[in-house]
Amino acid sequence: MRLTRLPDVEFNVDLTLNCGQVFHWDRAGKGYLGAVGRQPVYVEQRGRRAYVNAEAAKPAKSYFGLDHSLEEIYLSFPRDRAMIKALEACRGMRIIRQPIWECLATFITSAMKQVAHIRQISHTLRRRYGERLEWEYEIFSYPDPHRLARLKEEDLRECALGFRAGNLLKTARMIAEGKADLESWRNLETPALREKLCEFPGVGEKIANCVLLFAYERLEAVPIDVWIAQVLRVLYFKGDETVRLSDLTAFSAKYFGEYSGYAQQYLFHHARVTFRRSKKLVTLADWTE
DNA sequence: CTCCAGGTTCCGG
DNA sequence: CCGGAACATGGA
Repeated sequence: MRLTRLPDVEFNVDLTLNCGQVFHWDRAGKGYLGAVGRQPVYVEQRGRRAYVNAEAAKPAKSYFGLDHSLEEIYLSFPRDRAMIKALEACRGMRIIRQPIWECLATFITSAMKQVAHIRQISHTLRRRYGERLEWEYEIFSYPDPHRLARLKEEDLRECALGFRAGNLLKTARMIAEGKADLESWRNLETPALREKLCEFPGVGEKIANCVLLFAYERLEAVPIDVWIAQVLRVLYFKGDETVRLSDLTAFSAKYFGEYSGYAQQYLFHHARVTFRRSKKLVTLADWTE
């Protein structure tokens, strides 16, 4: 396979593909195999630089968000002790631009699931209902809405989706029937776009924010899940469990600023790798010692 | 065996 | 508006 070097910008492939924003990349040799839309991709890090198969260079550059200025983003981060630690640990991690449907569908299947399960569901859906892409390796595209819309709920239940099956199916049908058009929403203001996304069954604030951040490139969107809620309460609210989600949302927007989504993702991933075992160990001291 | 996972929705107070 | 419970499944 002929590899091409990606632009000379700060980029950590491992962090970017393993921080819980995307779930279909598999380790292969020294790199990862996956797809950007219907383009099969192999990506590998060698020292500071990253390489991809030549055909994928253009889509990969956009997908991996290599045009985001990490210098500017890092300068916007608050300078508290925890944020500095998270930045040190996650330098080079990029928020990627995922195909919208893929991102929306994947996060609908993510509700109350562990990352390993989300990966498993993504692979099963691709293999059963996606298309085998032309390549020397076996890579499948994510099934498009029209394909899923033709299925029955029980077909999706067989893919271990549980109660999420109905939500994914109804969402796929809304799109297939033209009642919703993800692409045409690209130029909406973020609040209006968030409202649109929340009209899909199984999509609330958190999942809508994931799609805003990971697909619509709204870098200020903050998905608040159980982890980041705990982290924010411990770091900035003295561990007060009674602080509500709406308070955390308001705080994040003000405190983290223009690139809140980036800041949140760095804190999220750092917390997960540091406190994998028990969230209860997340105390202010754990972060600042 | 029990517990819980990158939540959402519906229900009663 | 708010807290609680149901919703499926599988790995720890």
